[in-house]
Amino acid sequence: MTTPKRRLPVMADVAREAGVSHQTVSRVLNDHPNVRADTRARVEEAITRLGYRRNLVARALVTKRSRTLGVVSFDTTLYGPASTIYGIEQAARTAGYFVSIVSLKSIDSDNVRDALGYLTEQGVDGVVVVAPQRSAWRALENLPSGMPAVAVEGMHNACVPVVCIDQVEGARLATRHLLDQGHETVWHVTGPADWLETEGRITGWRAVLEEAGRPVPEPLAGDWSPRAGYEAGKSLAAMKGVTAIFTANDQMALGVLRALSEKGVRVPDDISVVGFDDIPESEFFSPPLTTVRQDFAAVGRQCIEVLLRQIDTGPATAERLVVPPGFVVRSSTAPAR
Amino acid sequence: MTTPKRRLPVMADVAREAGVSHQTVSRVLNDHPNVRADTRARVEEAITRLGYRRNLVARALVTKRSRTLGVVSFDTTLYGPASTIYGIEQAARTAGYFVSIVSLKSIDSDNVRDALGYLTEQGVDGVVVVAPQRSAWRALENLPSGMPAVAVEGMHNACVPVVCIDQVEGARLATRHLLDQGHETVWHVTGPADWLETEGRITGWRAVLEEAGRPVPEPLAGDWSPRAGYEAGKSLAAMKGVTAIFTANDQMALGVLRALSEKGVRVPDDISVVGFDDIPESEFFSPPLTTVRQDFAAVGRQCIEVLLRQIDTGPATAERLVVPPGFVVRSSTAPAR
DNA sequence: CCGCAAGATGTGCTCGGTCATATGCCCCTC
DNA sequence: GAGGGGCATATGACCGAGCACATCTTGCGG
Repeated sequence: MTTPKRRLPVMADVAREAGVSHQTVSRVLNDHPNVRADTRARVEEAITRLGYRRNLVARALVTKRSRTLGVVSFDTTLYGPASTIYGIEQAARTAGYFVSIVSLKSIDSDNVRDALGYLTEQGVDGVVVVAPQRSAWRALENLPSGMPAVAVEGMHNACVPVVCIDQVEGARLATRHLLDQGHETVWHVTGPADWLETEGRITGWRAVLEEAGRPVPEPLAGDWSPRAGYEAGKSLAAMKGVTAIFTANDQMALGVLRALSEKGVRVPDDISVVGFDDIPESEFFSPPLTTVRQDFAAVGRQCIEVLLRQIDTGPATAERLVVPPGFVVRSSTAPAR
Repeated sequence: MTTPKRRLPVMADVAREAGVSHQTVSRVLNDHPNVRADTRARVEEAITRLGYRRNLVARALVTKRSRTLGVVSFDTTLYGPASTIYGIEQAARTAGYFVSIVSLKSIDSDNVRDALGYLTEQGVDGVVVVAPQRSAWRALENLPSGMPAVAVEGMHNACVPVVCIDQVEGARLATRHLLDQGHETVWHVTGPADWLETEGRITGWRAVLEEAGRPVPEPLAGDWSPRAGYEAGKSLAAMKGVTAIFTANDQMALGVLRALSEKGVRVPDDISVVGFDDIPESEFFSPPLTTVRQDFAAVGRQCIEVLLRQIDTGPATAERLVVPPGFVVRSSTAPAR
């Protein structure tokens, strides 16, 4: 008959087994130098014999450090957030931290506030907020004081440090590339209103057109989905004089390509298209998509770096770390005829 | 001057503020019935006045329930895992649980074992393993005993309950659809070796062909990436007599479409193509992709359901919950000429 | 008007670690 | 050979909640 109540072994059990005090066990576990080699060996042997695992919950209670970071994100099935979170998780784990995720279906200030509240109760050592919406942003203003935090893609007048990819520059690269190809002007399919990326990309696009003294067409409103791109593409195909389109992300660019193809418009011969993100699929669109590359993994890593610095050395200045975008030329753009 | 050491308020502070004992505060927090209404009100007021938040770490220590679930997953940037995890997270949070994620770069038994170890130390109440590889599977055999667990897409002789989408049936649907269109046989581009999905899809595909007495072509090895699909597509385009291709996922199907298009092969006129997953982009491929739909969100929900049942009512029988696949006919398939 | 049960509230211990401090020991130096 | 310093180890308090149980109220029936 096996022991009926198979309670997990605790430090005291190990101590008894090794014939030492629980404090010595603790020292072994935490690599304290002042433990005699043979004692250490005896303790370690007892640990493996009993299959002991330290209880991080108890440890967290007294150290007030859970070694867990919270992540609040919007729709983690989108490529951008998913990649960023992957980067965050990898970097966090390398640094010895766990990651606890809350992904919101819909973003509003209350949701974000609630999520941050849950995470606080749970005792996370810091939070990264991947919710690049204007509305989400307001919730950051009354973070539990003293809680280290970092935001992805935040606003300038930040109360917390921000890590972001230079959206404006990315949009400039895309637009300038199209103008350089000899296009008179560039149409733009935007992301959803309220998103900071949407605003940044519009800003960069508009700036380049204005600097070049070109007409600025009315942008078409999208929502990141291929369907929105498809609808926008149908409209654009029906319009006169459209020769270049800058789409705010790759998925919508796919929709645009589809719509143009259905209307018999050839890309890039009749119309050039540029996307934003460089998702793994873009290289294999028809035609392969010229696009702005975002290094999401780098963003994730930077977030953790900034966050850990805050945790270790106190509140940081509200810095702003900008990751430069890249540009990938493929076959969806060509000189204007 | 503000208080220099602004320690967070604890239950004792609230108790003092409200003129009751800490136990009464605890009762209010846990919605115990036996608290007089005015006492409750006084406590609640004290709570808001002090901005008190309960410390879940301390609570977890004594209740031995962290209300956190662990998730071990492989590459969370892939659409399938990402969607599944999203479903898991939503369902978990609805049930009042947090989700702690470990996403592995590479899968092997040791990695999974380590991840499960970390999660155990952290005191999760249960784990869901989204690592549908044969090698990962072995690590589940020596789970810390008594740890509730559930696996996504596991093997039959399971030691833990499994939630999965019927891969074999999905592949059958795809293959039968193509045979019904009058194609003599169907070529197959597989997922990476070692993945259970890969095996299931091969099994279903082969079974239908054999049942119909058709020749079974040598499958082409892929790895889920569009590039692999592209390479396979180039090979297939160069082969004689290929009229129907079943690709093990949509991303590879995209690569196949690209390769065929480059070689001047028309889809679906010359060759029909079917994918697997129904990612949001598939509808807008050129042509829109006929594919097998997987309801990842449902898988996530089921996982949590099974897991919570285990947590609440003890170890479950090693059940196996199968979510049926769907089939979406679009424009990438047509009758054989 | 008392007794008793149910309701309301308080007391003290516990969970499993870490921290501060005490204690015993050995060795070295003057 | 006494004193002191450093090392190895032990002891007890403590983190912030919940739980079991004790105690005090209250209401109601006889």
